[in-house]
Amino acid sequence: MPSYPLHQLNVVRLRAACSSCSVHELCLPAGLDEDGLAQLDRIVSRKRPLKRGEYLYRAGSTLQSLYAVRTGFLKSCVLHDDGREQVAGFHMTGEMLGMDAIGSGRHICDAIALEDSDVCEIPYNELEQLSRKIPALQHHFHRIMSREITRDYGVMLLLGSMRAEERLAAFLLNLSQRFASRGYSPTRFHLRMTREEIGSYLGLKLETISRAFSQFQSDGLVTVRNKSIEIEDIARLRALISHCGA
Amino acid sequence: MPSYPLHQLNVVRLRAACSSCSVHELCLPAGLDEDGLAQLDRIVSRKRPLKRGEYLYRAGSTLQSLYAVRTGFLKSCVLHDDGREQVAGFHMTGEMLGMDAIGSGRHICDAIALEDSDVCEIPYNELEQLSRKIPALQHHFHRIMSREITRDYGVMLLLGSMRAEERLAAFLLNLSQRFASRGYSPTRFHLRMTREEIGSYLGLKLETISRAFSQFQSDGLVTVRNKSIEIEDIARLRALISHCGA
DNA sequence: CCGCGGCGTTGACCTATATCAACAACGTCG
DNA sequence: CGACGTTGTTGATATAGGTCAACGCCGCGG
Repeated sequence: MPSYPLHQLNVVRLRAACSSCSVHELCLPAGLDEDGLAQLDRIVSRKRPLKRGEYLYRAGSTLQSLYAVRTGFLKSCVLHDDGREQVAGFHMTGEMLGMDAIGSGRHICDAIALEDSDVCEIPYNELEQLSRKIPALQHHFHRIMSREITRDYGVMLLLGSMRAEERLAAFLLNLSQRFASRGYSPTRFHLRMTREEIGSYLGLKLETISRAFSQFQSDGLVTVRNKSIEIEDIARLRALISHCGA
Repeated sequence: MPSYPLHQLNVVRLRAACSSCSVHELCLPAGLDEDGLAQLDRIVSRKRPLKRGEYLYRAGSTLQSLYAVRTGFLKSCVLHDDGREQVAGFHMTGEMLGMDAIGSGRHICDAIALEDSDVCEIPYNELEQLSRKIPALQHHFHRIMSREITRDYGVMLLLGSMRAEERLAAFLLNLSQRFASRGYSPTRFHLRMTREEIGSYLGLKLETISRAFSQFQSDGLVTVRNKSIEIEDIARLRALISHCGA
């Protein structure tokens, strides 16, 4: 690799990590010109890589930065007073974390690496400053926050009105689509999370997840072997979701 | 009332509507100085009052503006492909709606008045422009979006891991707190929505809501008479939520 | 005044999912 | 290599909440 100064290196890597940003529009740099990229790059830094199981931040800690996943896979966990906890989301390459903390200045959930991961760190104050100077950045940041809201609405719908198999189907299709938009196979992928974590996210118990997987397998919808998933009939998987309620 | 020019009138009314903004920090003008207020006021307009049942916007319509409730009560409904719909939130005085539409440029839910309501309209493009000039406005707007995200996480936790009575208790306590922060009684209030709408929001059927209310009543937690609620034992209502899971 | 439609309550019954329990597969570490 | 802890599967049973149905209340329009 040619010897760029560090900040340019960051941009190059960001772009690599977000190579399909123009498609899924999750990463901040999307739509910035050269100059904007350089300015953003000046405030972005790379964080020490996280080992599987390590925390990126904890509920209650003060907001310093937002984070973008460069490589790896993370989860966010909301904690309830009485000790219950629930997975609120899974985060893959190019996705941003930490926006829940802007409202109160403190993170309201834990962010934990599900595999060795690499994230970039964007100091929040500097992002606000910079986005005042670069309308495209400002707009894109708003879009990212808004998309988090629409995603949440989708999860609420799922939790509030879908049955177990529909939820799991929706979950698999969502992963499939996110992998696809990053250039990976939409039909064969590896789950980074346990059945329990899937269950927590979907408002179900791990046994229910396990049974639903078995059911899908015997229906010929997917092939499941531990954490590797192969979607065999994506159309029927989709049909599972839409038909059921009506 | 003295004869202000219209835009000043708007600000005066906004402030009145948001008189406790410094507490609940939902309304946009919070924290702005005189000059900022005047500038914000220039882009804010008053929308024709909505009759009960009227739409503020519909899913699929393009984003023009965000809205702040001046008086009244609204709900947001997410729509699922197959016709299922779910209430995603209730909005009262001082709260903002429409931020779900920023990501895609289109609203993803219907917003419907549950009683005659009055909203102000904030053209989104102008808000972006203005918030580049007024850091306090920018920051506050980010906080508002972030708070929507944290609210959603709370609902996800509720839908994913609470039992019926816990959900209803959490709902009542949430309403109580929101009324209180607006200067109304935290213990006596009027529900603007039907049992079915509460159920939809909480991922339960209307019969379950009805039964839970009856149960609360016979336990001496609340007095329910149609849509008027009186909370008799707020401490036990709170205890209901935290103890159950552990 | 009466009848009708929307809303709410209550009961009886049903079912999806939780719970409990046993065991199998896998990875890790001695 | 073997033992152990973690994760996943499967079965039997329990239960919270859904479904269906009847009925009461209330406001509205004729």
